[in-house]
Amino acid sequence: MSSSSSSSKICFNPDCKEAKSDPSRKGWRLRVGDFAELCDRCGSAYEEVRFCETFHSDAAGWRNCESCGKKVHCGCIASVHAFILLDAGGIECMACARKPYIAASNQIWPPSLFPPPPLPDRLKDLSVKSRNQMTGPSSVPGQWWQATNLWNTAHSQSELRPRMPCDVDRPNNVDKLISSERPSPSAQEKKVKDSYERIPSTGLKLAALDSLLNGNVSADALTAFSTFRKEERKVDGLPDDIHITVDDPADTKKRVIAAEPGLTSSVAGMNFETHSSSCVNISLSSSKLKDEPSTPLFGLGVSLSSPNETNDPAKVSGTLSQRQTPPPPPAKQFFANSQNGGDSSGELQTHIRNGRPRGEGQRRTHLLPRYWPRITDQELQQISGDSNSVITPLFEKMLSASDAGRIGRLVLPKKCAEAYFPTISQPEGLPLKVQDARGKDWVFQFRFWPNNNSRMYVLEGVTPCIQSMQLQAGDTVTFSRIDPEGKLVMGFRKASNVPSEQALKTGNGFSTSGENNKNAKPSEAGSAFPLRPYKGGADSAIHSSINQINLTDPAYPWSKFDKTGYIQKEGTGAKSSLLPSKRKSSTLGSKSKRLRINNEDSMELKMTWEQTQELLRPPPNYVPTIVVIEGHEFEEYEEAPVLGKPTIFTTNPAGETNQWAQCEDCSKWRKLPLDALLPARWTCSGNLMDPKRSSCSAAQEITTEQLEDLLPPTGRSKRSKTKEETDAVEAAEGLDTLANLAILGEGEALPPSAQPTTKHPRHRPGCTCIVCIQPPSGKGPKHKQTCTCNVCLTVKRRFRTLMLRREKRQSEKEAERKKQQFQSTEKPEQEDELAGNKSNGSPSQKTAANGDDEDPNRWKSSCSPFKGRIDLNIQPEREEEPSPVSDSGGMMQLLRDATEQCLKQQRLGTPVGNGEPVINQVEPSSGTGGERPSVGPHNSGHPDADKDRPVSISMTVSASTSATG
DNA sequence: GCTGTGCATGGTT
DNA sequence: GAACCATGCACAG
Repeated sequence: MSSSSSSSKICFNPDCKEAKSDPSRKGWRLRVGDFAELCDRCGSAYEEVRFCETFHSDAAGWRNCESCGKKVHCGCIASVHAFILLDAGGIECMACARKPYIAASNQIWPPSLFPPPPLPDRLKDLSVKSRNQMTGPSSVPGQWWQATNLWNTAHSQSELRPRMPCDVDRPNNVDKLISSERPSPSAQEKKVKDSYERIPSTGLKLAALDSLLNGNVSADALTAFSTFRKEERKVDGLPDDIHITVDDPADTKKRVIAAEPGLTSSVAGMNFETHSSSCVNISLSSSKLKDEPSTPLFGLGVSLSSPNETNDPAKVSGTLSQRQTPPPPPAKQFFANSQNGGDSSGELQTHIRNGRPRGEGQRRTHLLPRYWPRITDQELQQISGDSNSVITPLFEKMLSASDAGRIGRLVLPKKCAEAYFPTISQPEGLPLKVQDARGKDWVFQFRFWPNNNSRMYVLEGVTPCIQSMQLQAGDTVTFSRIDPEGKLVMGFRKASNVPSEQALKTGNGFSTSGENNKNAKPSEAGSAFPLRPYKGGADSAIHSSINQINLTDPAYPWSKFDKTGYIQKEGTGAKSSLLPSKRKSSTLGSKSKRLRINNEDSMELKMTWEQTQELLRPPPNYVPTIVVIEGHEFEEYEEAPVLGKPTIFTTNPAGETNQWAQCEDCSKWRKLPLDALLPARWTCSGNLMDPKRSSCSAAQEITTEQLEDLLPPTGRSKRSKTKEETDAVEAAEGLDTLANLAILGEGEALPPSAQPTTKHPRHRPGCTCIVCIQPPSGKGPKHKQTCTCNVCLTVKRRFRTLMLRREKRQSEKEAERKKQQFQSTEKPEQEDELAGNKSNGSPSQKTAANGDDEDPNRWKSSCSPFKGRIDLNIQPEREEEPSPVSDSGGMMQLLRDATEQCLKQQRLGTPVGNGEPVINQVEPSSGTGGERPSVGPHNSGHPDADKDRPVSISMTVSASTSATG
């Protein structure tokens, strides 16, 4: 055996310039088969297992022996014999390894996580056996166990060469692997499966595996393993530094498998193609010969799956060397290999590796590709920090809205849960300690509930963690296991941080995107590298959503936005009960509170987008950032906007525009600067602009009649007659409703409870919210502002028609009102009495009044800005019937809200002005003063920009106002 | 009225 | 067509 180092007189250790001894001292085995020839000093250091300590103590890859704590270098070829990798992760120095085996070392899940599951006897036996074999006195360089050692070590040898995998799995995994038990494979999985079945040496493969299953290290198995390892390296262009010698492949008893570098494997008659061998990726682990599909060559280290195929918590931790050089993550590796390999074998390998990179990989094969961990080096580094911890990526999941929502339940992919999380037999599950990327421990409840004939696994209580990581829907959480602690680690990847292709290339030298696309369906690829469905982070997400959310839709009441900016679509309780559900319609029946309430028109928050925007106030002291989304400008605030006090804008004959706000206490109207943005509650004391009128005792600047006259026509409202009519008209408010109308047909009144869409049960046809407009799986066009489809055209046309009609009606009413005002000389008391008589004398009106307001007469008598005979004659209830001359929701809303305001004032005993009628201001629905999502069109909060549109103080709270007013 | 829980539904894969 | 899973929703507290 010629030694490559023998030709030199110098010690083979590059850090040593000494002349090698004579005879030279043999060190580690070289890849060419020789041994490194060292000088006395280096040779001595090597023999004393202090070579690494002596020559590269500063190098990376040092680990502590799990047994004695001794530092052991795991990162160079000189140290490959100095330690063994433990099943449960971590390493053990040879001194400890030679000690009697302690089965407990196989424990994967530390007590801190779960009770240590019992190791199957068979596995224990095998483990002990294999360990004993390994640690036998005959351990010398060249022992078969060192194959594992070396390979495992190779994982840590990133500075020397690409990490070598060591795929270990349980024998019964082999059963599953070979059997047809494999579940319906994905596209990739199918390839793998097909490839398995193409294995030419199936017989040998099976024999080898069978031998392994029987606990014997058969020649076949080892040969297959040997060959595979060799072939694998070749394919992957790796140094041929692992060789396994099988003296006689036919002799199952006499082979010597040597992981010694330089011992060339010679396997006669065994022509394993790499792809074929992939599935026979048998490695000799410290616990047992395991079969396992190949680990990515650049990938993860040893791991042992549980004897329980599906969800045995005894799954043994794999190891992944901490990467000194940016190694590709499994997924990258997967794709990288596919790219590099260029052939089916390479692709197969990568599939396998990605699918079953480790012990977990066997089960991972069953995972959808979208759950395959695509953890990047940075993420690994983020998780592992500076420690020597070994990270084993398990799976990842893109957070859904539900996951990221306030419910705090993270739905776990079933197979992932069963594969990587402990077995739970009770729905209550187990508390699961998970460490986040910052090292903070969280305890989640890992549980399930029955779902059909299956289970649905969830992690409960994740909200704090998710919020702490500032994750939202579209972001991805990754689950990894950190060894040797065996901790579960939850990393994350912000959707906005999806690494670019270039970045990925930079990170591992390979591009993932291409293969990602190649191997994953579009949706899967999208899942793997999701684009946040909302542009520009949380705030802009809200912006975008708001822009498209139809705020007439109660599915997005204000309360759906929590302080963190999440869209809380998971409406529960009363709010969520506001709408019928088509989904549940078949089962709800009379039980459906949601349906019943809706049908009774009891409460529904209906606001148009513009109306809502009127109420939005930028958060104080924040300068917005203007973003343009689909042609719309939005103000982005880092803080959520607040719901401000509605105001009205008037234009006097001179063309001067003023803003008016009503004091919460005295209900007097005060003139404000045009750009004044008021908080939800505003009183005269806040009238800083006009100190004379900064007190409720100060008189109103102008009479309410005058103010009324200054109002634009659309700024006036009327009362609805009945709730049904009200809703019918109010339903016509807004583009959303118009869209509904357009869909339903011209002239067809939208029922108060339009049929929800099947796509989004709480939304209705025409709903333009981000959910409803999003076609499934990214298919289909979206309706843009410039869309000219029939629906959009109809919507626009009807909107124009409605507005014209409204203005016309308003003009007519305006004339009538002025006429009536001119004739009005009666006192409020008389009006009240008359109004009561009138009302009493008109059953229909009485009914209407009672139905819509608890006491409309009071409104008429004391609150109406149109006093005297106005109330008696104009019969606003009638006018609000959806007739050609009636007004629609906005007007009605003004009156309704005015009613509420008046009643409020009456309850408080507050005189209404100085006997002057007032225009009552809308009171935002109760509890609306809190934070609001930071959303708003560019013109929101800028009155000037809205002068030409209706005074949107008509926040429509149809039935709630009626019910409570 | 709100929140949490458990389950059901139905769209997607 | 089956399984998965996102999310709706009833109900209890």
